[in-house]
Parts: sequence; C-alpha cells; structure tokens
Amino acid sequence: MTDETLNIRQMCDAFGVTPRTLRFYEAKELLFPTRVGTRRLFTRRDRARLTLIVRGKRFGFSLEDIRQLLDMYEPDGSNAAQLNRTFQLAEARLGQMETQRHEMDVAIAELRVELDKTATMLAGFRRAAE
Amino acid sequence: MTDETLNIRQMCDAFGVTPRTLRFYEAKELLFPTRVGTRRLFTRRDRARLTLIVRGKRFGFSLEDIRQLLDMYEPDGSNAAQLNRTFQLAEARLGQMETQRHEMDVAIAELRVELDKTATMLAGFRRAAE
DNA sequence: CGTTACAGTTACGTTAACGTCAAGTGCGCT
DNA sequence: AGCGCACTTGACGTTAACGTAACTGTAACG
Repeated sequence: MTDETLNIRQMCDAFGVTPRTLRFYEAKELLFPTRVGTRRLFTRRDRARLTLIVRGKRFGFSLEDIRQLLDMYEPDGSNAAQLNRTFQLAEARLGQMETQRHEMDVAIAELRVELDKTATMLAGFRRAAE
Repeated sequence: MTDETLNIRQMCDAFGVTPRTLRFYEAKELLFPTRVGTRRLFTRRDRARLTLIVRGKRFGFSLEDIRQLLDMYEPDGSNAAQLNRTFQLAEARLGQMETQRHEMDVAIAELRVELDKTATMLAGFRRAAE
C-alpha cells in the first residue's frame, strides 16, 4: 500500500512546498504529523489533507477556509449536532464553488473572444508585411 | 447609454468595495479615473476593468496577475511585437484557467461525495431517535 | 572524533492588499 | 461668513502566509 510515512523532505518533494510551509501548516493545525523523537512523520492522512490544501489555495481559499473544508472530509460521526453543522457548511461551500465554477466558464469564454480578436489583428499585420 | 461617469461613492456602492480600495487600484495602475479638479470620475472603461478585477480576485489571481490579464482586453493594436506577446500570454493564461476549471470540477465532485456520506450518517441518527 | 548534512525551534523580516486615522480642500446651503 | 459634507492626500497599522537567520541536536561518514 501507499501507507508508508514520509519525512519532511520527501513530503516537500512530493508536493512542491518548503519545510517551513509544512511546519506552518502543522502550527495552524492543518496537518498532524506524528513524531519519532523530534522528527516529523507525515502519514497517509496528512498527504490526503495536503492535497486538498494545495488545491484549495489555487481556488483562492484562505487557510482558514480550507481548515473548515478539511473538517468536512473527516466529519465527527459521534455527534449529531456537530455533524449537522458540518453538513450545512458543506452545502453552502458547495454552492459557492458551483457559482465560482460558472463564473469561470464566463471568464474563459470572454478571454477566448479577446484572444480571437488579437489573433485576427495579428493576421492583418502578417498580410500587411506581404 | 451607460456612459455616465461615477464618483467614488457611486463606484463603491456599485461594486461593493471601499474608497481606499479604488484609490489603491488607481495607484497600482489598474484603474484610470479622470479628474474634475481633484475629484475622481470613473468611466465606463473603469467599470469594465473593475468587473474583471473583482472576478479575477475570486479565482485567486493576484492584482499583478490581473493587471496583465487586463492588458489582454485592451491590446496595443499599433505594435505587432507587443501584440504577439499579449497573444502568447493570453493563450498561456487561458490554458491555466482551463486546468483550474477542471480541477474545480473534480473538487466539486469530491465534496459532493463527502456531503452525501454526511447526509447518510445524519439519516442514521434520525432513525435512531425514532 | 571532527565535520558534513539534515532536522528542529525561536524569533524577527517580508509582501500583498488593503484599513485607519489625521489634516487639509472644495462646494453647496443658510 | 460659517457650517457640514464628501473628497483629497499622506502616513502609519494590520493580517495572512510564509521567508530567513541564528542556533541547537543528532545520525552517519571517513
């Protein structure tokens, strides 16, 4: 399995981040590496979480936003009230993401139009230069 | 037409930003309001640009990223070389945005799965409570 | 056993994107 | 003329998300 733990260097290489970043995320309680003496060992769970963190960041979410999102992936199944809050939050977040997704479609379409215009102008230049 | 210019207050209300933000964007050369004496007047062009700025921010682009994107919407048609650079940039950016959109689709799908799981757990709780 | 190599902590530095506050200016009203 | 209000320009403050420097600990190597 992919159940081997990673040290900080391997983790950095795997995700393209710096050690400082991983320590920072641990301090912010986004990751929970175990310890062997003083050294950190990153588990399968940490890798899954870091994947979501990195992705979330590309969508413009803050680390605090992401921390809440992460909880939705490991809900507290023992507490109905807590679970319900998580559910509400997740629904709201999903709505936001779908809105954002739609806006992205629009933005892409618009940029493509501009790109076509530019291409046409360039074609004009090339014709003018024989 | 919608060709009336807006003062800073109207502009803020229209876009949900603060005066400080608009002045900041002007200092960063993202907006170019004209002046009547010392007062700023925001034109149709400024409104178009601010729309793109606000949207870009939601996608996690930095203001510097956005400044470059904005140039793609007002290419310098007088210079073939510059126009070509703009075209290259726009193509690259479009690629990034499409990648990002795809990742967003994945993220949405994954979150939806978690949401369903949570909903199932909640249903279990409700059944247990008679 | 010295040193190289990496990992750890503590603490201060940095950048982006504004917020906030002070002090001044122009304008319409009474 | 005086008042209030919206606008202006500095200038300093703030927060998030790390970077960087300085120092310490330790396992391994020749």
